[in-house]
Amino acid sequence: MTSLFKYLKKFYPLSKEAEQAIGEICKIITVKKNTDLQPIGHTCKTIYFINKGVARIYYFKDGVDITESFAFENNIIARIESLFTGKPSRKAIQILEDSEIVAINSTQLFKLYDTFPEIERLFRLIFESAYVDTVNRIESIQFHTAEERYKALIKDAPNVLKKVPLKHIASYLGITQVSLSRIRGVK
Amino acid sequence: MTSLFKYLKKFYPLSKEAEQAIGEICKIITVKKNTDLQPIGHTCKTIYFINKGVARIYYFKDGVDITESFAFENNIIARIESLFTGKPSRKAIQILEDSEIVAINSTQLFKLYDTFPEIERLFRLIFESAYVDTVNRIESIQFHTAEERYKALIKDAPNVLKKVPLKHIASYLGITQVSLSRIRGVK
DNA sequence: GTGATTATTTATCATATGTTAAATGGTTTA
DNA sequence: TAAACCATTTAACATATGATAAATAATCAC
Repeated sequence: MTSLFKYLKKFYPLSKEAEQAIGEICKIITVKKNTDLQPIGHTCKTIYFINKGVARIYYFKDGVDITESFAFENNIIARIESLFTGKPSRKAIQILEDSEIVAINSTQLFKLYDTFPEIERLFRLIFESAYVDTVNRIESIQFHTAEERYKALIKDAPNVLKKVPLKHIASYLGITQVSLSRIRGVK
Repeated sequence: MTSLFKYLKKFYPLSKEAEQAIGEICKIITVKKNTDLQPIGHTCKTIYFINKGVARIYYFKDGVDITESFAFENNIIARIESLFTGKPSRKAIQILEDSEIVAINSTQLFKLYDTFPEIERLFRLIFESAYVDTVNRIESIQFHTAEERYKALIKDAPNVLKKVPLKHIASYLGITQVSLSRIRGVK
């Protein structure tokens, strides 16, 4: 679990007590490729940290599987539209290769916010940073061609190509698999 | 300033002391149509609440004016990519009609977080909610046609048509003014 | 109010991406 | 190893949106 705390420290340094309190609401799990961590339709009550492996958030749009986002090693993934609203999620988190995951119980985490303002601050900063990334992603979607977005993605996350099927990359980029194939075909 | 506090209360109820502390770092200003509240290139140190009027965040992409978002009465607007990173903003906030605005100094606000955990919580909840909206907007951009997005916008914010030039609506939707005109032309 | 500026529409042509279908290549399982 | 299944590519055609230019319409400044 040291890599989780190393990750958290980058956002805000915690006291020993706060760190221990977080440790107590975490579980390390190993997950096989292609399993869903939580089914679509259930309210999100867990924040996941990827120790080792890859995951994606996906949902179905008119029956088509759409990837909303990827998460790689040493990063957090959560269905925030459910986590922050308490509503059932239309999305699922899928593990894309055999992975080791830290599962943080969000109900217990949010309770810790009352006792440890420093923990509330830590996660505030984490999600503020994710929020900024999301705002920037809108700009990327709206004002770059699919080809530019594809090139930016493989520059930004070269591992994605090694670990993720192209069909998921296509839907993440907002295009069809056929379009992505065409883009890749052009030298 | 009562409408600001009414807005805040929807997210998290504050103690009298916290409310007063916030009141002390706010300024009410009246702003003429078409003025920029803060120039591009300066670090965002203010969160604005629209008492009366309309505003937009915009920036230049390859010399073209792009609207990132609108804000109407009883809502907050801030350049969060600068507010949360401390980096200079490439964006500006422009007032689109004569408006009355509450300006909240963010440096002082963030200092209040240390004294009033309830204020930190309040703004955490506000921005978490805005974060969720942004995630949903990505879905809207990626998987709906420009025409669908236009119709959704005028359904969602009918005032936008009365108060905002079409060219700003077009760039907000991610299309050219000419395309929007064509979409509107079709009965 | 008049002229100048700015916003919006209309038209034409170009292009990126979608849709469908079929061909090829790769992986899993019995 | 073969068979079945899944992923990726290729091809042909359709369509939404972009780019440019010109015509109206609306707004602003004097």
